[in-house]
Amino acid sequence: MPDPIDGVFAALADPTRRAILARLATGDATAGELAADFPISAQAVSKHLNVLETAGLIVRTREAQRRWCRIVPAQVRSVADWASQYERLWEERYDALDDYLGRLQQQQPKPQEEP
Amino acid sequence: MPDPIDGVFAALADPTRRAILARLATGDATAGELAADFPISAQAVSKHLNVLETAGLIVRTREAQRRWCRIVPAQVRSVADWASQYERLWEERYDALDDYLGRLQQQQPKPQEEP
DNA sequence: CGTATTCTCAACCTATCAGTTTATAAGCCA
DNA sequence: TGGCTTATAAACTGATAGGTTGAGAATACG
Repeated sequence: MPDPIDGVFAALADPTRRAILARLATGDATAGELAADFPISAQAVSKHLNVLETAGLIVRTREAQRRWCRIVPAQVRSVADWASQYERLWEERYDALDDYLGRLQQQQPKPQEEP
Repeated sequence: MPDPIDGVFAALADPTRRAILARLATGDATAGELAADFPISAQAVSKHLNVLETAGLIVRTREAQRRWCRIVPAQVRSVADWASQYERLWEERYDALDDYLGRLQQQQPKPQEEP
């Protein structure tokens, strides 16, 4: 039973799919409208839509020959929810610590102290 | 010039790598310590660490034979930042709208009205 | 009916990925 | 020095991803 977030992150790893999502955030669109925005074939876009739908990031409905695509806010939110697990890491004094460690990257192997 | 967020999402698509990150969120660890937590070879874990490092999600430093791994909060935060672009979608009345549309998924193809 | 429009399915190609096993590098210690 | 520990590199394998082309399904319209 694979974690559904696997598919969400995998879907978002492709820039075309993120662009499709960004477009859908401004309103529903048909597969054809979306395909027109990209320099790849309509079939390739259709496959991207399949990936997004399987990940739960969009839903598709039929209207005559057209397929309307709609973003699923709840699933986009699951990414924010995942990231929020780590929120404490970049809050408060962690900002400064992170900057410091970033600069010292390849030296000073001393492990970090626990908060 | 690929968007660096590509690599971040791709790295997070693997459950082993997310587990490694979760472990590192509790404190630094060596490659060996991390490898002990998973039912795959140490070499496979090392490759996962390469992916995480290339994505900028961790940094590695040397100490004698050991390699310490440390999470990079700023890069984890980039995921939260990406998701926050869509925050308005799941706020306020959008929650209710989303639920409604979810239930009606395969019918009523009428496109959504713009907010 | 026949045709045009819209979209997906199927087959194929190449590249990349996650894992393995084998071999090697780097540093401690006796 | 030689051996032990820790970790990576390299080469291989099977599976999956993203793209293509070609064909076909579904629906509107003349």
